[in-house]
Amino acid sequence: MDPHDVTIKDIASKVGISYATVSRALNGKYGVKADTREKVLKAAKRLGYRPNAIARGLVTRRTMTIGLIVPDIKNPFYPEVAGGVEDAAHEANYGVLLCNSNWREESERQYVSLLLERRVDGIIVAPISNGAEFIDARMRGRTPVVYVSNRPHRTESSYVIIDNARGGFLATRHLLEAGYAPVGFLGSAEGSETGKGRFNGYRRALSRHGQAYDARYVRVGDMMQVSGYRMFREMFDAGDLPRAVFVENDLMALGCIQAARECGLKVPEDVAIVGFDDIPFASFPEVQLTTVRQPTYDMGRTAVEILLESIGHGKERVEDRAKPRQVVLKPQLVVRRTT
Amino acid sequence: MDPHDVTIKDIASKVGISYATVSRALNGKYGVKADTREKVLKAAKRLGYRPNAIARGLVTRRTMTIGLIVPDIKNPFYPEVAGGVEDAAHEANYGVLLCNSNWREESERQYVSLLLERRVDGIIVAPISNGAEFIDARMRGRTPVVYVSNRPHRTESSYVIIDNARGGFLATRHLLEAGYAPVGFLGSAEGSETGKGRFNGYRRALSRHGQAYDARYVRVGDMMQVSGYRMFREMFDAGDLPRAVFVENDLMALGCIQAARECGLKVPEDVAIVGFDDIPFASFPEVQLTTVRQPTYDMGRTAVEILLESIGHGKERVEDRAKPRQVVLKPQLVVRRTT
DNA sequence: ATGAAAGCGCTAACAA
DNA sequence: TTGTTAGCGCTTTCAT
Repeated sequence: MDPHDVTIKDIASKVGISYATVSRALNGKYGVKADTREKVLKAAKRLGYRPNAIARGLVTRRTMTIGLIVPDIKNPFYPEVAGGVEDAAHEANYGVLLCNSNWREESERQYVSLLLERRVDGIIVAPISNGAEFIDARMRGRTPVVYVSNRPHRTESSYVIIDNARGGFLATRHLLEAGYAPVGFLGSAEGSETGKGRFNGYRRALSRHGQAYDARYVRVGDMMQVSGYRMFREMFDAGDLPRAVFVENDLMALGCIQAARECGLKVPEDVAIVGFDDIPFASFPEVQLTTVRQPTYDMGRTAVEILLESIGHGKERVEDRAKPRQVVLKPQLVVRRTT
Repeated sequence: MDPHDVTIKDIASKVGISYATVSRALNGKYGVKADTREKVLKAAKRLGYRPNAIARGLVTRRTMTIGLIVPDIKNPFYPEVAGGVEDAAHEANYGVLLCNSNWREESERQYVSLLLERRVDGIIVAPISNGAEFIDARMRGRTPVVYVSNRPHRTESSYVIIDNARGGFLATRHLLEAGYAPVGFLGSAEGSETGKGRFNGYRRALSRHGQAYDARYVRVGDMMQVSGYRMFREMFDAGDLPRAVFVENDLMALGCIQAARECGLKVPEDVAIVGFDDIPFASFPEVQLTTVRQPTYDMGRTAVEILLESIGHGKERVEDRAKPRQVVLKPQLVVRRTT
């Protein structure tokens, strides 16, 4: 018989007991004779029994699965976060449903629905932008969310992020103190708190150092490598290239390095560059990108911890569950050779 | 009322009809008065109804979800494959459950169980090694599998891989023809077909060019960057460093470049390096790694196509479903500046 | 066009 | 210690 079709009823009739007892035996519940349990276990094994998580989820209302939505699995930053999430979830016996929204709000929305329909026990999302506020609305009540790395502008939900303004400040100040000026900013198009925060830090550092803000030195892209490349070239071609650029993420910074090279510019001799994230590749010898480090793996782990708290095993009523926790971690400047 | 608790029964009583009709209306089935359908849809929306995929899956025996197991989400090769899988799955209205086994066979096994218990409609797996043969055994019958990028030694299941021996041959021949000799091989420890294939290609090229095989120039690691770094240093420290190395994947090749640099060696002047995969960073200007390209994204897409064929909507009996398809794609040598 | 009812595989009272 | 039974939310005959 096909293993998929083996149910506890088959085991029950095989052993000659009721299927309720089989269920108990399989789940290690009290009140089953050791002898019976053994017989059940043996029969289950022989028949190739495989519990049906679907059926179980229907009655227990718990699926032991959490969803994780990231905007770009190809950006090494997110696999790093995902690693933390997976490890922590695994330790707690949860499976992880990883979804990649590809920077499309539409996809993000669809994935939220998908996960909700699959009745995951909770969702961790690295949201694209403020559009994500709709997530909060949908969650009202049952399924806990925790945002990671980015968050909607106003939210009552839990989140684990870093102090982006601080990060932007550190990066820009470093550039300025090293004597690079003017300093430009290459970020993502509107919306994301992440971008806003880093931009604000940038502006604050500027004014602290008596530097005028100049819109010519600011461009927006889409967080992908080619975008960094294009923005840089655009500036260069327009004759607006500043002495240094602070770039919203490492991937775009890498794009800038690429562009700089093609423009015949040396880094940092002609143009200094600092990124954000500290993806593994940033420390590669031939790259040595100065950047702002985020504690990626730990952010993932922490997000899971908080999520599990809010799932609160067995706490039916919302009031009984843990209050949202909002964690803001410290970014860290890592100076290497592009500045 | 909490949106999660709204069921078709609630809609039914709201509209004043039976819940069977609600189900029909919601699923766009025939035999529902347009007027009724409209009322149902409106009520569903107002109540914030959200179908319970768990319950539906229990009766339909289809979850519209496929599982994808990869060995290392941090290796940019796999997100690339995952991208193809996700896009194709999405287009067919399937969700993807992405799992990362972290190069641990134990995890791989657990994830297979997890996915099977969740009753995914099919599984795509980039297996770690031959241990994966157990997957075949479990699949006997119901849940279709397709292997991608690597496969168990003998399998009846579908797979989408490249001709690894050919890839290894191309890489090594290129090195030899460029006058680099002796050529070493840095691979992964036993087991994987991928490694064996590439190694065989390496040996074939060696003998074609009248080069003796020398075990001193061959090392095994674990497919991660540090591993490449260590193997290289080890060879160097032991005085066994060949004139060139063919490395089983780009990540380890990157590790080699790192090590070479630390050993005061210039690439390719002192030691030439060729990798495998052509991950995005390989083409970065400061890296320019010569490598063997795999059609990652397309492999992912193709795997989904094949999987969906074998899932074969509505074909209950195994015999009615598509036969396994085994696809072997061509690798492509990309010559850059490390050779 | 709609309703009634069975049942998917399982857990969890409640009985015995 | 074990059995009986009632659902979980939904789809799908089979009636009407």
